[in-house]
Amino acid sequence: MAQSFTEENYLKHIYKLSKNSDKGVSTNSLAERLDTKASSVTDMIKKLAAKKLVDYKKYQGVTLSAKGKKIAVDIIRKHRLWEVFLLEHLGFGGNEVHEVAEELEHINSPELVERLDKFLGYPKYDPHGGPIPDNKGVFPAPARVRLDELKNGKRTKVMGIAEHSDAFLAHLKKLGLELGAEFTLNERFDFDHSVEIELDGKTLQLSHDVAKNIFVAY
Amino acid sequence: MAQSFTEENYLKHIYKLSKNSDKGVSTNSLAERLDTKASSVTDMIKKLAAKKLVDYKKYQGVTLSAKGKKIAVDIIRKHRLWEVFLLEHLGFGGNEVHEVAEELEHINSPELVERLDKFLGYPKYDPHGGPIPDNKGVFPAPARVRLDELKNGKRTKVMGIAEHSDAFLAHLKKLGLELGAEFTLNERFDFDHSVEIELDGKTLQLSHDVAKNIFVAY
DNA sequence: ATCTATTTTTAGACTTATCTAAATTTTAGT
DNA sequence: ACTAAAATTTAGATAAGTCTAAAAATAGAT
Repeated sequence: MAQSFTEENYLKHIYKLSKNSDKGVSTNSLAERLDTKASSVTDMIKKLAAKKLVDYKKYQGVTLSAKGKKIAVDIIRKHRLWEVFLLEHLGFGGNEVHEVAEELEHINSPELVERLDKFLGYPKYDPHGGPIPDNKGVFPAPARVRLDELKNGKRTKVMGIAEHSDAFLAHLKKLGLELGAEFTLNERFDFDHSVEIELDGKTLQLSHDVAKNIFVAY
Repeated sequence: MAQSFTEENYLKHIYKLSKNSDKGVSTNSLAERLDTKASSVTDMIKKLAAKKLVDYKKYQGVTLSAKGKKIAVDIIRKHRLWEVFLLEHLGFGGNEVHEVAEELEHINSPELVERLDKFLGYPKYDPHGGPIPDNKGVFPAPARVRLDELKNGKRTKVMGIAEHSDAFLAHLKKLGLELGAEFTLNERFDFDHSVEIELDGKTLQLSHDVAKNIFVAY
């Protein structure tokens, strides 16, 4: 049973939003993400429920079924593989790739995806540090952790980020904390969960909002 | 003004069908190509006419406007560039690429197309011998000609084909007349426009139906 | 426990692209 | 030129995805 472009986008965003909490995903949060109206979301959710791609009880939010999750993860796989291609092989710059990958992720050809994966050398992470699930939907075991969860005194390296807003990217760039940057975690402060790091001889204080959005090697 | 997937397909097929004759493209021929009904074609043509992408007079067939032709040629450009990528870089076999390229050709990103073109080394012909228009919509000057139009006695090489049916491809394969095959044109026969060629020491007679669908170097 | 504000759903309508069936126009044969 | 056949268009209907406005359910504050 083939999914439409639109259905795939709903499934993808339900998947992503369900990572934030363990409750069902709310109609309004989906509407905001998908830039549409709550009433449209309700309609579509009913359709997805009829196809057994989501579990849904009125007013209780929506969760993915096993089938729905499989499709969502496959979309993410395709998105990230295309991002690797665009950035590493076509020479796209960091922020231009996202919307192109949003289109490419809906190309429906398992053969194409397998060949692309092979061509790229079976990458485990995309250039933003996002993990790429394999063709069974299994994510790579993360050799990485949130910076606010690392042990004091560790030497480490930026592996990825959890937040991709322009503002955050610009902030990291300014700090010199780009992908691959190496530094030492001096100390984590319990009272506000901020951290102090040492990078290229400079000592920096990072708020919890920054630290929790940076993935580092451990 | 962005075109839908469907509109782009109509424009592409109007373009291709209009190569066959210099009359307007008939509703029925489009319906057959697009695997839809004549009434649906009429409806869509009206929509395209309202957008000034085609010229249309009731019962008189349809032709592309300059704007419509530009879009159609760009779709062909994208299709053929993707085919080069799929065949030369991802290792797809000859006949598997077409339907994937049918999807990829509708990805809408001029930046992507330019970078892909560069990545591929600005190819002038796709692996089937189809000419690839540049980003202004200009096709490469053909260093090739239909086999039934070549001078007698010329040594030449298969550069492409005009007909892509499975039957024709199988026939060519059987004859040993695949892409790149070299041979000599012994003689063209006026009475039925058939030709005699010499290929790998064997002498072959080709009907006009075969000869006119083979492009060769000249 | 109740009232109010927020969230969610329903009802009815619109657009795009399609279909079937019927009506119209063109084409071809005589 | 006339008429039958073929091609094309029109009319009315359907499905997908969306919208607005109104109704219903839930959650939060006191």
